[in-house]
Amino acid sequence: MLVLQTIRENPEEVLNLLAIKNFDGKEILQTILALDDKRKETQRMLDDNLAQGNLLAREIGNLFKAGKAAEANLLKEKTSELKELSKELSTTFEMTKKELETALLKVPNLPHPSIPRGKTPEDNEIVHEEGSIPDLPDSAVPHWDLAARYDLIDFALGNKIAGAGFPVYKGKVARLQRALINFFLDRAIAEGYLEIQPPYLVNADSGFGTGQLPDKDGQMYYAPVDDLYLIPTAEVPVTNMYRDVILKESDFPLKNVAYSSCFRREAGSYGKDVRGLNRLHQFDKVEIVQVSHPDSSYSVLEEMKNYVSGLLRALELPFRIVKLCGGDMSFTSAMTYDMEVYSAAQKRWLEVSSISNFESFQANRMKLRYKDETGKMQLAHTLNGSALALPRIVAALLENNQTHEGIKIPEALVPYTGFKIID
RNA sequence: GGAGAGAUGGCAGAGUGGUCGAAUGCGGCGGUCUCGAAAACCGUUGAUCCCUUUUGGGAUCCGGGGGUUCGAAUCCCCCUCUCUCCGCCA
Repeated sequence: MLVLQTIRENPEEVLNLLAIKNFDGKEILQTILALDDKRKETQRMLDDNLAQGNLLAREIGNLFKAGKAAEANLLKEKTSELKELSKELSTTFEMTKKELETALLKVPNLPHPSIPRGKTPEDNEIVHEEGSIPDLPDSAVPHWDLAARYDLIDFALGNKIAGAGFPVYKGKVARLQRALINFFLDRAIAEGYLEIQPPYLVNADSGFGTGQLPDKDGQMYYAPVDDLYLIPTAEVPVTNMYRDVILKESDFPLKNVAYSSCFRREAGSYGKDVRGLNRLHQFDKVEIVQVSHPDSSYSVLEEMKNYVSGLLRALELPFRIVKLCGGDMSFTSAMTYDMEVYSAAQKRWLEVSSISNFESFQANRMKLRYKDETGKMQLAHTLNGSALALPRIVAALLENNQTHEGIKIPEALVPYTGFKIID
């Protein structure tokens, strides 16, 4: 949620930045400012009214104490119309506030001024490319064929037990995934992240805090009996640890890492995007989350980007870093880098990580603040990134490392898997 | 799941209808003292919003929501959470 003051102070600049995200904010910004004016005016009247009421109540109290019941009862009559007016005003006030918030929630986060303009992934900016794309023999096959050949992943079985998008992993690929999780966690811990094991179900307040609600509630699995949502990413519970928290400047930077399963309904996905491991309803991910001082959030973003690059390097996967254009960025992000790994048999880049700076957009929703040196309250900045999501990493490892003898495990992982080859 | 008790400021803890945003203690911050620190003493110590150029004034907040009342932390109803006992259980 944008800070209202920003809109009020620089409406033109806000409009221009929103245009980078292809969002025409002209109408809604006007609505927001008008609603805010109305809110203020209503509050002024309401406050005056309540103040009068308080004054009267005090007088009546004093009169009763002094034993002047008759006079007190006379004053009582005066309060009734005051009360009625207050009730009316407070109804208007609450309604206006709600309307204002609803409108404010419809406005996406402002992109950083450096964000490239554009509408589709083609307009994204490739900022880095690294590693050599393996030259596979003609006999090379995509991971779903490898999974069948070595009896690693059973999609049909998952379909029977749960449904499409819930594969069953078996044997060495199950161990490979467990190895990856531990590898990712150990690396993050060595980098100064605090490991967190969060709840997998969250309440509506948490979904709201990170921006899944109210806009994207159709993307989360929902347990209506208990009014809880299955997390689409550990970002939700971990970031929400800091909801309604007031930090000290010395608390920065807060660095958390969490492994979790992730649950996504992925309504509306289809085609080659959902083949094999490319898009699942349930998958595992290690997520890094940082809460930072506003002055350093962009250097933190770079640091996180470099950290994830190091993971891919260690896994010997060819990757590239893409800075998302305005049109491809999420509602809540101010800047996002996608990390993409080349999947040699599918001959395409697979997004394995998305690293974003949300600036104060989430913090404003969550009331995540800190006191600066002068004692003033300021909104903190939040960032997060996958480090990393497993399925596509597994897909790329299987595909890129296939040989006639079997699938080779990268050296860095061998201490974790306990084996060097899947055959 | 059943029965009972409770939820107050950073923490502990008083307050059971009338200047109570809230005693007191601890903690935090500032000062005196000290070469410095500790101790002691003095002062200070929440958030949000509105009006005001500053100073200042006002409203709201005692788990959350609703109600009674001229007036609610205090009374009533609903919900959530915590604790104790019973039941069930990895």
